[in-house]
Amino acid sequence: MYYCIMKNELLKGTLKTILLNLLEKEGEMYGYEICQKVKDLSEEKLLITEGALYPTLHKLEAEGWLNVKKKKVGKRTRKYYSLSRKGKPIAVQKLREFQEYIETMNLILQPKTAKS
Amino acid sequence: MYYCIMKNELLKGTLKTILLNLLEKEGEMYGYEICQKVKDLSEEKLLITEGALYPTLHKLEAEGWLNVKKKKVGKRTRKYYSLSRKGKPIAVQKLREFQEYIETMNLILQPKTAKS
DNA sequence: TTGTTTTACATAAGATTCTTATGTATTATT
DNA sequence: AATAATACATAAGAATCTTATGTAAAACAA
Repeated sequence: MYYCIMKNELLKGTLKTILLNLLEKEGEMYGYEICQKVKDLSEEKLLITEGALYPTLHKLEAEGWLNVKKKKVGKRTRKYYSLSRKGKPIAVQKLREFQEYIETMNLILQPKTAKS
Repeated sequence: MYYCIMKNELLKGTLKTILLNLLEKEGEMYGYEICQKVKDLSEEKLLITEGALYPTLHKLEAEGWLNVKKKKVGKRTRKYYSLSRKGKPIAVQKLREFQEYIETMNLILQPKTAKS
């Protein structure tokens, strides 16, 4: 079981963006694998909790943005998720919205005198 | 009354950061003025709702991060907020956390092959 | 001068999203 | 043999926002 180490009010709203874009890059992943991948990519800084992950995957599936394929591994069943045809443009859109939000935040937060 | 035009799951978690850092730059502001300023700075892209703003200002005040000063303007009373001594390092910290979160998101989201 | 818009505060109900806690069961490691 | 890691799931609670509503003064337009 995972806990978030970034005090993450900030994760709110970005989890779907992360999941959709990760699946876009990686192709096919199962839930537990996604947790690990995010942990690795983020250098242990972002730890997605299962309580956030699984319900969100189910929602994305219900929206028709993900395809699911069950695979038996021994006696255990993994659920592999991938972007659906319908989900692909959503992944792009979510990423764009995130980038726009950062730009907007910069407009508000950046000191008037600084150039960064 | 305001509505958010950015479909803002993304505002979640960043409002306090915005308020603290805006007050740090501007010195003293009242609620309604903050809404206008954010609207202007963001080029109409981020419209803070009063239902989000006022309770959040009250929370920041309750934490001891803001000072409040009431001013009569005609028969109306404005509440001017400013960063308290205790609030100043929090503003800096929130900004740093936000920047770190963006860096972490970039680690997760950026395509392996691209350089941007 | 009368009606509408803007200014300026406030709070409550509802939706959404996350954390924390708990549960089940298999597989790997010590 | 016991513990940790893998792999799924859901429910209670906390936090944060949207939407709706309320009050009232000041400014503006018809």
